[in-house]
Amino acid sequence: MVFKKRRVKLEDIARKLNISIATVSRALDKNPRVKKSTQEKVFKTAEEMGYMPNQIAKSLSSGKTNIIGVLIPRYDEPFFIEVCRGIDQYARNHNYKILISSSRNSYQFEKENLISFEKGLVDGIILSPTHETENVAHLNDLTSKGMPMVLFDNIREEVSGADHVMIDDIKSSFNAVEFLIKKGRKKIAFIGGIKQKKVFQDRFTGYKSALNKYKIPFHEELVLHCNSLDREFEDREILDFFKHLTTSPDAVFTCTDNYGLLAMKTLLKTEKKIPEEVAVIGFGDLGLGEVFVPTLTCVSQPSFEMGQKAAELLIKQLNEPEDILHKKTVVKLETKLTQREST
Amino acid sequence: MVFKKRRVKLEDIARKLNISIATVSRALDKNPRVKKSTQEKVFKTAEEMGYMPNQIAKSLSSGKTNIIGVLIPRYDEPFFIEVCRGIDQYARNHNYKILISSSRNSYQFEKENLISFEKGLVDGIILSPTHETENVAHLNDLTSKGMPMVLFDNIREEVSGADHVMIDDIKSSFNAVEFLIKKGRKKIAFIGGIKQKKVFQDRFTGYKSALNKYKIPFHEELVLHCNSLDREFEDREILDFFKHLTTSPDAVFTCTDNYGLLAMKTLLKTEKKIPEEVAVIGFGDLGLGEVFVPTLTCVSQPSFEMGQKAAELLIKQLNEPEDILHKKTVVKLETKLTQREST
DNA sequence: TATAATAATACAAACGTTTGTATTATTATT
DNA sequence: AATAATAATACAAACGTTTGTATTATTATA
Repeated sequence: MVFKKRRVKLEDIARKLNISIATVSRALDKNPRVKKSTQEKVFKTAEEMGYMPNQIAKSLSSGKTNIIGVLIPRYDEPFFIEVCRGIDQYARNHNYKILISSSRNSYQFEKENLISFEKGLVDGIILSPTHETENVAHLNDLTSKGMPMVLFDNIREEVSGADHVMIDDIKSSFNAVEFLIKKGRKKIAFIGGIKQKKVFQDRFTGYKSALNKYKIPFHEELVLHCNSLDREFEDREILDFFKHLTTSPDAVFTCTDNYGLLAMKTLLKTEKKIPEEVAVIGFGDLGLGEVFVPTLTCVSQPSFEMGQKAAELLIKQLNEPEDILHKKTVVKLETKLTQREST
Repeated sequence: MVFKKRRVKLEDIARKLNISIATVSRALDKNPRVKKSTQEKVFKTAEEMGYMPNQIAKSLSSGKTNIIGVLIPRYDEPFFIEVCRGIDQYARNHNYKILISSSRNSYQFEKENLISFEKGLVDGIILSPTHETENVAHLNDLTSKGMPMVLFDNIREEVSGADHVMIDDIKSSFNAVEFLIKKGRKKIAFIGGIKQKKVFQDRFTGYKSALNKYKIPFHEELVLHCNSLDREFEDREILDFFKHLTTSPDAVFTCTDNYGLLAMKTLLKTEKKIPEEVAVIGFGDLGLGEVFVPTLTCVSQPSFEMGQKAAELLIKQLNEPEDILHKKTVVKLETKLTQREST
């Protein structure tokens, strides 16, 4: 066959059966306004002719696309992928698809992506703002135009029209550090991420407040805020950090799994025994921790559930009547400490 | 503001300026049929009124959505994510967005996803069929209906209307095994994946033909085809495999990075020295290899480029005239062996 | 058997664009 | 100043659905 087939449409079925398009449409919807025998004829003919509804036309007519836009800062971060899986699962079960875009850690790209979402392709948006995002006017604008939105991970409290899904970062990191302290560790290093991200700020706060509670002096020297966005440079930052330490820590608390692994790797190179001499705890628990020897104790973050919850909140918004103002919901999910060989 | 704003449309601009919708539409397109001064008025008013074009209406009218559907077997496989990144990058630069779905390794879900793509939401499809996919009629059906399609990874040669992007798995694994042989290794174990996937079959073929070329006897005992789809069970399979070996291998060639790591982990537990006693090579090279101690030598697969190439081929198809039959293109990308500490 | 009630279907507008053709306004040509 | 050429714009159909209202066909009621 050389020519591409013209798609079969309702009109074709209608013409073939000598009935109106409206009746065909309603028949396929099993609308009781059309009688059983007609419905059956329509279904049979639609099948025979290979009818496939046109989603675009449906969307235009109904004003709904049943697509959720998801905007993450990067693809190559298992955490975000895991959240997307959670979103996808919940969305799929509720007849929504997801359209994932990456802002590539850029405020500019974030805005561009949101504009493209705004063009009516998506019914609502789930996003994790980039660390570059200082001004959140573009988000507030969008919600005030009536675009349902849910923020997760790097949430911004100033965004008033969107729901928030997060974990209690302060508490989680407090617990992890407290755990180390209770194991008798006193010189606990902290390796965090980009300072502009609220999650990393909070994890740092939790670290400090645990030290504080147990009257353990805080040493600026034991703290590293990784600023690299690129995997390659993280390596080097962490290597340098340990190389320049004047006192050797007896524990390291890191804000991601990957930092935890890199820390262990560096420590092992300097012949440190893990966990005897140095205990290490990572954050996230997305599979990496179990691969390494020794396995890495982690704060287990419910990433998948985070996605599910975000999708749930968004779909709830989508079902709210259009004429009422949305009331912001904030959901905090629980983390737990998964103990492995590194502690 | 309590009520959601009604979206501004071309008609609103037209009414405000007392001109026709068509002129507004053309003005915004910078169509020379409308004079400069009118164009400027229209742009200004559109800006003032906060006009945002409706993508759905555009799509219905133009018959194009500028969306590429991507169907992968699973999200939690860095290889697929990396391919998606490649697709996304190329697509974005050519004014396409991507809609990613997962078939969750199920033939049934694969079909369902394709049906949903067929409903007109996407202009073309890039997919990696699941290992469960025996009958490819659904793929041939779709291409013969005129849906542009590109297959990657687990390609199926029977699909005649789609382009293929792949690596030379036979050659790549042959080279890796030959490398081990040239290093003097004689008892080389093979750890492959699901037997139904062509990539794994080919990598096994390459392994055997390297042994054959160098007259090294093939031992069934040294071969494992991992059948687990779940990360947790892979662990166990590989553990069992090594436990039950009667002769100890002096090298292991594995078909994924993860198998390579698991193999190393298991070997280290039995006090084997890597690479002195056992050399290990993985396949893929998606970051994991560099984290572990020792670092893992890998066949580096150009995943990102694979995605780019797939997107390039698809977009080329999309630009072909509708009335000619597409001629199948097959692209084979080069791999290279990245040497690290494990060999 | 005429009329009312209801079932079944048809008609037509709407969703927001694009685009071919028709029309009107402007400028150039004589 | 009348006409031709062209520039600028308006009109209307099309994309494939959905859905409110109008119409016709069927059955029930008297």
